[in-house]
Amino acid sequence: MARRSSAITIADVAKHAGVSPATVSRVMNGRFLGEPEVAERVRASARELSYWPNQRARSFAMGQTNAIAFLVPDLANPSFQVVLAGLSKAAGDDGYRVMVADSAEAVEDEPLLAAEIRRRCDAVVLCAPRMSEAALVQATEMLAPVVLVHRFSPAVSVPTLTVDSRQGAEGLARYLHGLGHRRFAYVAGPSGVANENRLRGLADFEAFAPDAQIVHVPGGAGSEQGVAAADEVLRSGATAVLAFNDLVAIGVVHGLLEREVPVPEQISVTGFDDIPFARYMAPSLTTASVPQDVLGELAWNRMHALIRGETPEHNVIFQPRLEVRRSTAPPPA
Amino acid sequence: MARRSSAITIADVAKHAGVSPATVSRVMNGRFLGEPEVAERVRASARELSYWPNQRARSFAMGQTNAIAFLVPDLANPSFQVVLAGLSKAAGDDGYRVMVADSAEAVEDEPLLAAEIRRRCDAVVLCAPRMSEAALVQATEMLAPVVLVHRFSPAVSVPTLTVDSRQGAEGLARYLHGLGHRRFAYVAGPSGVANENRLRGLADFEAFAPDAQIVHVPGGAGSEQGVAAADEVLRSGATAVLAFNDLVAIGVVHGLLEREVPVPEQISVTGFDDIPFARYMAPSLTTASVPQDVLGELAWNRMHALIRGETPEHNVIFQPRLEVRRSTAPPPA
DNA sequence: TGCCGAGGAGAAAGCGATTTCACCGCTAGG
DNA sequence: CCTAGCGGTGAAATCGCTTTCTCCTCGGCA
Repeated sequence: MARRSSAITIADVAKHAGVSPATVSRVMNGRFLGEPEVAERVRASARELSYWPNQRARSFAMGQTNAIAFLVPDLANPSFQVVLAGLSKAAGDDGYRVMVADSAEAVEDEPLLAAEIRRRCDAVVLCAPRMSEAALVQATEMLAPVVLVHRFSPAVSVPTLTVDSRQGAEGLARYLHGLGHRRFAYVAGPSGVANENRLRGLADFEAFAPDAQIVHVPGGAGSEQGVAAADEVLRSGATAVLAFNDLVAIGVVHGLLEREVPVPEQISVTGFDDIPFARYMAPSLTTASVPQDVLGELAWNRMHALIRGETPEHNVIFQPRLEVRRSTAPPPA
Repeated sequence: MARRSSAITIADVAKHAGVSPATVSRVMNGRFLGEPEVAERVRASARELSYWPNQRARSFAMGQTNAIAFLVPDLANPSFQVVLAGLSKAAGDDGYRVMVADSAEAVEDEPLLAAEIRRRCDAVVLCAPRMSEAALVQATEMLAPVVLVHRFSPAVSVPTLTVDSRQGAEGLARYLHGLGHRRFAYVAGPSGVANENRLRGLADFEAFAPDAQIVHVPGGAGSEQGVAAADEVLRSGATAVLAFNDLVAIGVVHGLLEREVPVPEQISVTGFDDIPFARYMAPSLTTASVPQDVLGELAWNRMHALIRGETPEHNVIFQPRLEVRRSTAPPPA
């Protein structure tokens, strides 16, 4: 029977070059140690027949795909996108590709989704800031090798890249306090470790500055929620707003300006993350800067070590850098 | 000899359930037509042994991976990210995953990169706005099935999703002309079809409005270049700026505001794309709105049809919608 | 009762690489 | 001169699943 597919196989090349498939395989993978002349003949045949090894067959035979998965709650979120860009670039330099999966914020589906995509790849970079501890423990076991991004848990022992949101939030608050602000509004994010850590940072700050008051305003993770929070921010009487992240901050600023409340003259606003737009909006946004692309890159470093069977370096906790821009100023007299 | 890998295979399940591997395969894939009781027994065994089919083996046996590639010049560009999000979501709903590759604007590497990633996937969505015609023709032949995004070429006959930049640019210019502007600056993008089409649109506009003058200012694709163009924009004496895209527009606005030139009172600025931030910046950006997520979704529709061997619907050319916001106003008196 | 057709299930042949192991010829050492 | 060792090469097993093809059984009809 004729071959099902019409593609050139290693056997065709072997026949054409007058060698065995084993030799072709060795030449194609740079593991050939014999006569250079033989290798050249094989390469010539491959070129002539435009032979490209079938990746599916290779993956099968070698038991690995040279691809990793990247699972995020929301691919539309710029900070995850930057992580993805860094990850993809770093992995690409080592011949690995990144397959993406977006859980669309459906936290309960994440373990299944992760398991599914893991079966197609050699490993997974898990960005699951809101997954429950229990699910996380189970997931990291099933999914190994795993690298965790934007999520830390003492219960798991996989490489972890996180941001010290606690310190970041505290730093932002202290900075505002230093400008003279005493009444703050915190526009919260969705429940999860990120939000909790910011709250811890604010608690640290309150301990440090007993004269400060922080009003908590419900928010979310996107700019729409920031806009929606503007009214309550105004009602709070705060002179400084700490937003969950840059997206929310952008929404808050937008909402305030729409209501003709000047920023920062009347109310100062800070974000978190330092997404690319933060510096370009008007007023440019004071924020806690996190190098998300580096985070993606380091995630790959850790992953690559794991895949090679090495023990990767320690977890890293990024210290956000206070990036002072124009959205903050002393409170109105 | 003991099995190399310790994972449960279809044979284990077959033995456990007292049936043949063929039956297990049929049950797992919903192609089993025999006794429901047998199917249930197989499912029970699979559950008990926590059996998951080896995807590499499946891909190999079936000759397909259920994954598609998405090649972009720059994963950090928000408009591509939105396309990716839409594509990934739509494909995911049909059980397909998206593998990303970023050419990092290295146009000459794109054909090779595309070929490499194509071998790992069943198809590729190619976003190559700057690839040469010749390379494009060759690439689309080698890569089939292919869907082209943000790139049209009469020389290829693959499904294509594009934006009518020409009409979009003309619409923006006419709108500004209607506001009373007569002297325009166009901050150009990187050479490529996108830029060329905007130029055509501006030429259409000039034919329509002979009293208008357009000064061309070199730019780029990112906000930095927009900022950098601000001085030359000022020097041009233009009262209205058409920027290559939103990113550039954001940079231009930022640059102008930094130089204390009020937007839109002194100079109006427009973008192109309507990225999520356009509505939140201050002033909010007047732009030609393109539903990039829908574009990604439709790209998947076309691709899915292609994969199933159907003939997909016609190419679509999105007509950008003029989105009037606050960055534009009549010229100063 | 006998035969035929249909349908359920298994045996086995791929899929296309990698990789182990065996073989062969040559060289060097006893 | 014989043999042990080694480098170069090929034969063949292997990876785990899908799918075809065959076989067997059972029911219906003459």
